[in-house]
Amino acid sequence: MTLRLYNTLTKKKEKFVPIKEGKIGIYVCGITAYDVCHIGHARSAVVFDVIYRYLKYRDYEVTYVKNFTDVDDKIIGKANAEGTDIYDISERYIKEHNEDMDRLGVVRPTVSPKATDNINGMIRLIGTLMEKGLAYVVDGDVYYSVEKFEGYGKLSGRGLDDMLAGARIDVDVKKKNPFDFVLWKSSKEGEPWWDSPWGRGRPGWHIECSVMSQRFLGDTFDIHGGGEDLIFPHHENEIAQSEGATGKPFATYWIHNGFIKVDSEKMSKSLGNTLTIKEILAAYHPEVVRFFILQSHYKSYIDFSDASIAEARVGMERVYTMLKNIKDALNEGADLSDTSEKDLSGEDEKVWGKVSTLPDRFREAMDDDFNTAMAMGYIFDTVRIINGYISKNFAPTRESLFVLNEARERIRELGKVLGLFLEDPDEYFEKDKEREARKSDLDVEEVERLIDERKRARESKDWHRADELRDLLSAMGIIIKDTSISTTWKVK
RNA sequence: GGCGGCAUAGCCAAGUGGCUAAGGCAACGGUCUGCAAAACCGUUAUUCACCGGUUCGAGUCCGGUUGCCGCCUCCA
Repeated sequence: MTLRLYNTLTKKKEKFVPIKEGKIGIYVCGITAYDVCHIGHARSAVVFDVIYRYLKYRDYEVTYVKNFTDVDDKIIGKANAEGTDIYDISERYIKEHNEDMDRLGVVRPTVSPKATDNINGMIRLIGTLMEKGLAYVVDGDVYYSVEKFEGYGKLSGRGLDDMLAGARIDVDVKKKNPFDFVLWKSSKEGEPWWDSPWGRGRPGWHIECSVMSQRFLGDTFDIHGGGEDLIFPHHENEIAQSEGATGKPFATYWIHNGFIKVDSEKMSKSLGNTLTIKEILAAYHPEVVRFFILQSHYKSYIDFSDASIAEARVGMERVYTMLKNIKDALNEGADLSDTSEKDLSGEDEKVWGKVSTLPDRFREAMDDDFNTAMAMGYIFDTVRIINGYISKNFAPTRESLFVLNEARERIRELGKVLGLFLEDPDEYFEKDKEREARKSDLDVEEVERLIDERKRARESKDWHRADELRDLLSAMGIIIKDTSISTTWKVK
C-alpha cells in the first residue's frame, strides 16, 4: 500500500515518495507568540500531530520541526505597551502554547526552534540572496525582488501580472515591485535590533522559516505544512528565498489545513469571536476536541458551534461505552495467554474477522490523504459489532474474552495514532460528569441524595415515587441508568 | 478585478468511473427493562444544487448556470 497525499504545489493527490527511503523531514509553521492560542491553532496542531503520528506508525523515521516566531511587530507592540522586552512576551505565550498543546495530547515536535536563535543564519541567507542579485537595499531595509525569481507564484497559482491587476495593496515607494517583501528591516527607536551588514535591524517575517527548515532538514525536504492562509504570501515567499538561494527544490509536498469557523463566521480578532483553547478545554474533554477536528477531512473548513462540539461529545461517549462494556466483561481477571485466534469458531470467529481487519482498513483510509473521517467510520463499525456481540447471548468464555481483549487492543493501537480513546472508560465518564456538572452549576450532593431516595423507593417497589424522582432529575438535566447492582448518572 | 474551493438525507460528514451512496447526531418502530437509560435490530437520500456533454456505465470526468465561502492585508 502506498501513501498518497494532496500536494498544494501540484494541486493533485500524489503518491508519497520520500527523498531518503524510510526517512521524512517535515516543517510546519508554528505560532507567533503574542497571544493565547485559539481553536484554529488547535486544529492545525492536531492535524499535523496526527500526520506525524501516522507517519511514525507507518515506520518512517520522522523529523518534525515546528517553529516559534518570537520577534514581530505585534510582539514588539505588546512588549512596549507592557514596558517589557519581547522575550518576556514571547516566553509567556510559548509557555501557554505548550500547556495548551500538552493538554490536547499533541506530541511535541522533534525540534521547536525560535526565530531569535537563528538571526545569524538569516543574515547569512540574506547575504546569499544579495550576492545572487535577488535582493536589494533601500535605506537599511533589504527587499526580495520577486521579479528576479522565476516561478514566483507557483504555489499559490497566481502570476505577478494577475495579482497586480486588481491588487489591494499599499504602494510602498521603496519597493521596486509592490510584491517585493522585506527580508531585513532597519530598526526604529524602541525596537529590538541585531547588527547586520545593512545596519542595525531585525528580520522580516518569512526569512526565519527558510533558515530554520534548512538548518534542521536540509536544503530540500519532504513535507511543508501550515494553515491554508499561509499559502500566500508566506509560503510563496519561503520558496522564493530558499530556492533562490540554493538553486534546489525546497519542499516536495505542501500540506495545508483548512480553517475553523465559529457559528458559520470566520474567526478573527476583529469580529471578536475568537475562541481560545483554554475556554474549550474548560467545557470539553481534550479528546472530544480532537474527535471534533478529526471527524472532517483536514482540508475542509469546519464549523464550530455549541451544537457541533456537543454532538462530538455524544459520539465520543459511544466509543467509551463500548470500552466500558469490554472492561466490565473482561473484569480484568481473565488469563488469555494460552488462547489464540486458532481456537475460535462460530460467532467468535466471525467477530474476530471484523476486528482483526480493522487496522488494515484504518491504514487504507489514512493512506488516502490522511482520511481520518473514513478511518473513524471504520472504528464506529467495529464499535457496533462489538456492542452487538456483547449484548446478545454473550457468554464469557475464554474465546469470547480473547476476542474482546483483541478488539480493545486494536482500538487502542489506532487510538494512539489519532490521540483518541486512550483514557480508562470509568475515568472518562467520571471526568465528563464533573465537567458537565460544573458547566450547568449542578449541586452534585443534591443529585446523589435524590438518587439515593429513588433507590429506596425502588427497593420498596414504589415505582410511582421512583419515576417521579427520575422526572425531577431529568428536569435537572440528569440521565440515570439502573444496572443490576447500582444506579449511575450523567449529565445530558 | 485576479486566483482558488465548496454544493451528498432533518443536521454533520466520507465517497473522485462500475457490487445494495461509509460513519456520527437526531427522529420513529422493535428487542431488553417494573418503567427508563445504554446497547442491539429495523426504518429515514431510486439519489448526490441545476442544465447539457463524454462513456457500455458518472455523485465521481468535461462545459455552462445558480448559490455559498476563502485568499489576494497580520492571521492556523
